[in-house]
Amino acid sequence: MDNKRDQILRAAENIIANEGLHNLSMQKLAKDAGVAAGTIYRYFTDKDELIDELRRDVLTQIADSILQGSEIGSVEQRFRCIWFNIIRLGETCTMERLNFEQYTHLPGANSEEHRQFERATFAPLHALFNEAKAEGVIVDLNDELLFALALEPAVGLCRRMRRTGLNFSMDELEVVCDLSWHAIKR
Amino acid sequence: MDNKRDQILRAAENIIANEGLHNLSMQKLAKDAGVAAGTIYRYFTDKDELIDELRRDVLTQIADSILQGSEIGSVEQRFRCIWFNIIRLGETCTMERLNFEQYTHLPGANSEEHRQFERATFAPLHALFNEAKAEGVIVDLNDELLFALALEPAVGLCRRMRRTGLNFSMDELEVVCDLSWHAIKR
DNA sequence: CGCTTATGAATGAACGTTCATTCATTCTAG
DNA sequence: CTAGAATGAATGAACGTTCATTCATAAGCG
Repeated sequence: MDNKRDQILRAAENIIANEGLHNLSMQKLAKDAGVAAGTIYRYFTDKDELIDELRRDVLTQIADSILQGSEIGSVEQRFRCIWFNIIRLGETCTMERLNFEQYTHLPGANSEEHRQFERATFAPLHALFNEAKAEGVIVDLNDELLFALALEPAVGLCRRMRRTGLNFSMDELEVVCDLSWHAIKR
Repeated sequence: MDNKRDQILRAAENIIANEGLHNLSMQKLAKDAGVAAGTIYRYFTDKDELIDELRRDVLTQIADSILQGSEIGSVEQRFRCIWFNIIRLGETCTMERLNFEQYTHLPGANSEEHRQFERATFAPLHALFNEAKAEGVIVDLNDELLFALALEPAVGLCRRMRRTGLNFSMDELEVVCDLSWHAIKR
């Protein structure tokens, strides 16, 4: 019965998304997950480890969603796919799932160990940037700067959509995606 | 003695910046601020209101820092000033002050009431965008999209500098600022 | 097959601690 | 002397965690 563990993780994700980390108590979590308080400790050694596992779990979900479908086409097509995947994270934001910014504020998300896990999870993105640089399609800057220039706008809009609940029109988004791409295009 | 109130806010900011919101207890806060636990309740009705006040206080600090010196020069010069002010927030990030991303995750930061306060606080930035659009210097998009395209890269780099502790060279930053500006330049 | 025994997942009451908040008391400035 | 500011011990609720107990299922055996 490994789905107990998953029930617990999903319930924890839900509570943090809706009420914040400071409202995640083990008894509430147990109640929401439909298990007894003690059961949680069969699957996680303590609250810290549970949050640790949740962090990894959520990052994997987010990365899958962002990289989905970005394996085919020209580098520009693949870039646009990722750009709109990020936007989609803001549009389809439910109250049941943690989003990227909430995730980055889980304790431990800034540890060297976790950043390494992050780098590995987003390896396909780095591969795309390297390919594009090798082809001479985009400017030769390091990946952090490229991400900041071209994808951070999408992240920012995603964040704003979630915060304000306001959506942007497809036309507007197309324009911004275009300008984002041209910002790093050689 | 209104500096008692400020002592308390500064100590709260410090604790949240260093140990996170979930480690902010009223007794620890009292000890760190150098007052008795009961004294806090002379200045704030309860913990929620204290965090409310802290949120406003920190936003004002951040806005002052970001807008500092951006009143003079051409729209491009003023834009560059703001862009590097944001970067400076990442570089001079101390452990004693809350940064922008930590601030956005204080409970209540997404309330309609607070977003209105935010808009008012950043009014000079909206004025700058409007002036630039009126002059025809930048593309005619709404402020959210302009911010996402041109300033979100700076915010992203600021965030990364704080998370990883890594700084970028002035040359690199100049290049990225330039490309950010050109992304919205007509 | 039926009966007994062993297993370990699941439980939730109970534990000691820490929490936010209160208030009778003490201090202090005018 | 007095009024308001400051105190910090006291309070009960809520916290993370533990553990004796329960119970459905599996294993062992004649």
